[in-house]
Amino acid sequence: MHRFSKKVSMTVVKRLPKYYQYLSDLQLNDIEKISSRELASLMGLTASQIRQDLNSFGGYGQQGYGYNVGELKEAIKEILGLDSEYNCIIIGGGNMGHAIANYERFKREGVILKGVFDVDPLTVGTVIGSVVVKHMDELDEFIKANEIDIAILCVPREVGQKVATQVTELGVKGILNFSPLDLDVPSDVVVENVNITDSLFTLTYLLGE
Amino acid sequence: MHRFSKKVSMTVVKRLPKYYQYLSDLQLNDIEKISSRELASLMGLTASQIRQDLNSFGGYGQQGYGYNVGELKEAIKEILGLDSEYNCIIIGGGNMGHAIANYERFKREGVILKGVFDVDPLTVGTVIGSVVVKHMDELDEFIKANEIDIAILCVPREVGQKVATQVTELGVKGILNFSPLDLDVPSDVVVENVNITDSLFTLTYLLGE
DNA sequence: AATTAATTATATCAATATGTACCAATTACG
DNA sequence: CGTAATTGGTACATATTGATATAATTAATT
Repeated sequence: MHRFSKKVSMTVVKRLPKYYQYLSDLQLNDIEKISSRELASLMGLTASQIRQDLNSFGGYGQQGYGYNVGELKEAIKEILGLDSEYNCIIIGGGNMGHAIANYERFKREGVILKGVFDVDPLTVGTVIGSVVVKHMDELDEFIKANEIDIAILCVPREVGQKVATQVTELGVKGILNFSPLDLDVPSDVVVENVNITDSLFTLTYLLGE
Repeated sequence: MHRFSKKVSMTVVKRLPKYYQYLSDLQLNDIEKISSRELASLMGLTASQIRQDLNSFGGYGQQGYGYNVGELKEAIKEILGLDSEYNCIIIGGGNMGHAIANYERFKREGVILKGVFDVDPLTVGTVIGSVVVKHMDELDEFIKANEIDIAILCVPREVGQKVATQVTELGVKGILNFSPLDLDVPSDVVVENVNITDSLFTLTYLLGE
């Protein structure tokens, strides 16, 4: 849980991963400190906005100095909850599920793939992302036994809601949803949608402007 | 190009694909008309907002009647530029590229997959989404010969910028970018980012709230 | 045909939310 | 010790959303 009380808007939250990415890169390049102005020019934001964003979580900067890259990165990492570990499962072992399972970055940041599930007999039993794909029939038992925090849904639209209901009833509290539909879940469950079709349509819109 | 002159904000544009999705669903269920209030309750928005959103493109509703589902859907389809066809290529034939290539929805909405490119000799020559994967060496020639509008980037971070520069120099005007980095492109090129890692981090943030 | 109820278009206003500019206070550093 | 740099907070500006009022239009009812 977070230690700060001030309510932070979703707009700011959505920028945090980007800060984290840029700060990680800076650290890899052995940059020790950075000013809001420099970071702004790097990220294409205004310095003012960066100071406001960061300051809504606490005073990580120092007047006359700027921000210490390492410290700020660690702070944001903690804000993003990446100082904890998460057990996750992927539901749907098609190409999308496959792609996600092989994202090295997930494991590196503490999101551990515990299982992959599918209904297709040809997929069940194969190895994806170092785990053996199990049949959906085993899902209930598995979630109960493994304290799964996050379910990554890579299933067709038709079954998305059904699967979402199933996993939330078993106690999963977070869903990363690649299925192109809006999920209806209990209020204590958080969903983050990755809607590729919507992104494509935004692109075709912009192409016509 | 659009026939309306009023400037529409990105916030509204990002909601258009969602309207399109819901209206398509309604049409499939043979619903002929819908009021802003009904649509609002369906989509989790306010009726006021829906009327304002739609009205920024023109008066598609009828007083005393509501909106005709079919007509409104077609109107939004046109606004999104989905009345034209687009030639696209996928760069990177890994699992992500594979997943996108098999999205039936893309073709159905007029985004035609013309080619898939990769550098891996094991991938080159295989068939993905009904096209034979070509080597990146053939990219320049292919883009010139096939009037490619959209490039879908599914390549590792390290080569993302290089590939983006390459395709924009060859005249590609739209990029759907799955590589986890911010691309630097000419101002007449539009980029839509799908950053899965960022989405995951937003989720872990929300889990800690 | 006239009346009534429902509903949107349009405009306007109020309330939030978000982004930017400014400046005092603080720090780094020569 | 003085100067330049930089943050953090405040105040201001802009953007977005939500609510409301009125006129116009449609559909249903009498």
